[in-house]
Amino acid sequence: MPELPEVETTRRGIAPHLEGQRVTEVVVRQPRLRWPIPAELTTALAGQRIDAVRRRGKYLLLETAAGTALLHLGMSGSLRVLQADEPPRAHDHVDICLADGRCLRLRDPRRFGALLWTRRPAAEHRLLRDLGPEPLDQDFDSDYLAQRAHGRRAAIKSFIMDSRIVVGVGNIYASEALFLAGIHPKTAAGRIGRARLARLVEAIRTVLTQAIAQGGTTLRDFSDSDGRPGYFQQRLSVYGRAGEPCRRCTGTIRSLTLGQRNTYYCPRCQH
DNA sequence: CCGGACGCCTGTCGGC
DNA sequence: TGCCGACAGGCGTCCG
Repeated sequence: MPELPEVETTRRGIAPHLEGQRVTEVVVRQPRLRWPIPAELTTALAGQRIDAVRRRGKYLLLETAAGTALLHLGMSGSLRVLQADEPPRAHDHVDICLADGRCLRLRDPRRFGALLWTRRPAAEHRLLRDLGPEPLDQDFDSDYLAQRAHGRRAAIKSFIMDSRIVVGVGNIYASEALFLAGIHPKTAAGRIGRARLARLVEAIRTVLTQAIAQGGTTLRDFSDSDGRPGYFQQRLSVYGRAGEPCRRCTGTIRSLTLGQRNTYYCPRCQH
């Protein structure tokens, strides 16, 4: 479900409620997520003050003096801050309870998400260590992308969805960014010229920035930490629009499968 | 090293 | 109405 804009929307929603708060206890109803929630997290996090809520790619980091909780929402995860005595519903797997009587509640029906603990700097964790640059940071530029794309035969869409190349671009925003850049999703990454890669960098930045401003995209079940949907789905140019008219030309949006994922594009606007 | 396929889960939707 | 397969916003791992 959540790509960078949805994770960032979630982070902005929960951070003001968590930062500076002390954790009283961690209630784990279902430890079997993508990996088991480590027992150490439950004991280590209790009593700690949450100093900061940060994001790295699609990971949320709850930082404390003792260590960092790494939280990933997978395909169907969501977080809410509510009163701790609110009865949990189906798939509400974890409560991180706070001293003010509220809790951060993780819901994740498909359980592709993760909640892990590290005492070391989070950037050194094996899941974060090899991640590429943040797409909205300055070091993600056409020089960088050209260097990484050199000689690569993979389709550009799969390439920009590879978190070692750049983080946070999932299936929706990859299609959207390629439409904005006018690049066909199957084009070999290494065969795209410098000017077009520069366009792609800007397109990724634009799409993600606008999606964050709209509170993310709600296709089925994404909601922010207050339970509200995002609104970027109204602005989607191609994703999920196969058979519908292109908004830029007179053509029709088509779909194809790339790397087992549905991909949407306009055959007239993208080459 | 690279590219592609698999599988982890549950809910929902469309077709018969 | 009910059943059944296809599909869904991610990603680590394995294989050739």
